Amino acid sequence: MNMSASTQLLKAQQLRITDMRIKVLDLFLSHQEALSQNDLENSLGEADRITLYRTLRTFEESGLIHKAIDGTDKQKYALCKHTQCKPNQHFDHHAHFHCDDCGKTTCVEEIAAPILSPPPGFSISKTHLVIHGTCSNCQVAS
Amino acid sequence: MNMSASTQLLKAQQLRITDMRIKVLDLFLSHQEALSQNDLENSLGEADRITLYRTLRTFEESGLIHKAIDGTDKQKYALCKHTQCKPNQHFDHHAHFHCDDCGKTTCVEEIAAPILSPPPGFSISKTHLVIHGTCSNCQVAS
DNA sequence: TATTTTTTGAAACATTGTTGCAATTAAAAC
DNA sequence: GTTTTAATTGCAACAATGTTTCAAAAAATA
Ligand SMILES: [Mn+2]
Ligand SMILES: [Mn+2]
Ligand SMILES: [Zn+2]
Ligand SMILES: [Zn+2]
Repeated sequence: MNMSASTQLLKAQQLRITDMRIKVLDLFLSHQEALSQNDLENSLGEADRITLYRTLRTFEESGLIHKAIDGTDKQKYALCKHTQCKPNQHFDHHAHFHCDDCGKTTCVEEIAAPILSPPPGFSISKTHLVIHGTCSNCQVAS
Repeated sequence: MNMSASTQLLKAQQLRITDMRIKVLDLFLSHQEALSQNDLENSLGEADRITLYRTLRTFEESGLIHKAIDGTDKQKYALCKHTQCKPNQHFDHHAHFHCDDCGKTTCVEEIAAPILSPPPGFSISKTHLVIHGTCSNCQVAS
């Protein structure tokens, strides 16, 4: 029995194998950039919006995907590349690049979010580094 | 004739002085933390939602306020403290702190967003530094 | 005060977030 | 392989937010 990559990932997180989860995970596996709920809906066709919403929440809680914060009003998600990511404990500390031109958001593994000393009285749980600009794709095209 | 601070700011940006604009600007002037559209609606009472939306857009374009990116799905705005901020050209490079506890987002002028060299083929227009954690207010309370 | 130009408010529509609940399905037990 | 159990789905329903259009109202200017 030939287990696909997505099935394996779901198994590893002890998540039930369902059509929606496989499809969504396949989409993440086959895309370089972070995907919004809308991106996914378009690719999925007639899938249920609410189920997709819950799938994303489940994946994020499981440590399969993480939010790619890019300063837009749309939530985007990308695959966690670190297998250490566990339920409600992510280890993705890389920057996210958002192209002002094409609107795509990508993980930049080479650039890490800075580690900061908190101002007095504050404590820091996580930092996000968001970069805006033009991606290499759009650079050529302009 | 006694011009209020908000009136002066509007004048300086060559914006028409209207009730909504004065009220909204007054709210920003009297609040330390970044405000969401919802925060403002609550404070304004019976104000028109659409007008508020457009007021915020106008203020941002004028350089009066800037988005306080905090990784939540809600857009928040804060007053630009740098008078250099011009229409569609902001000079706010500070970090934003988001408290996981109370949900408030504040500008951290003391911490600057890092200046990065772009990956090959990319160009950078702006970087945002988002810090999550617990604010001094919530720290004591816990 | 009259004229011009901008802003407002209402309607209308789209997108996204979120819960409750019954029907369906996956995994586990037999 | 069938039955049981437990999780997931799909739908209805609602809230919040984003966004445009257009006529009425208001602000700046003459
Ligand atoms: Mn990422
Ligand atoms: Mn700020
Ligand atoms: Zn691009
Ligand atoms: Zn707090």
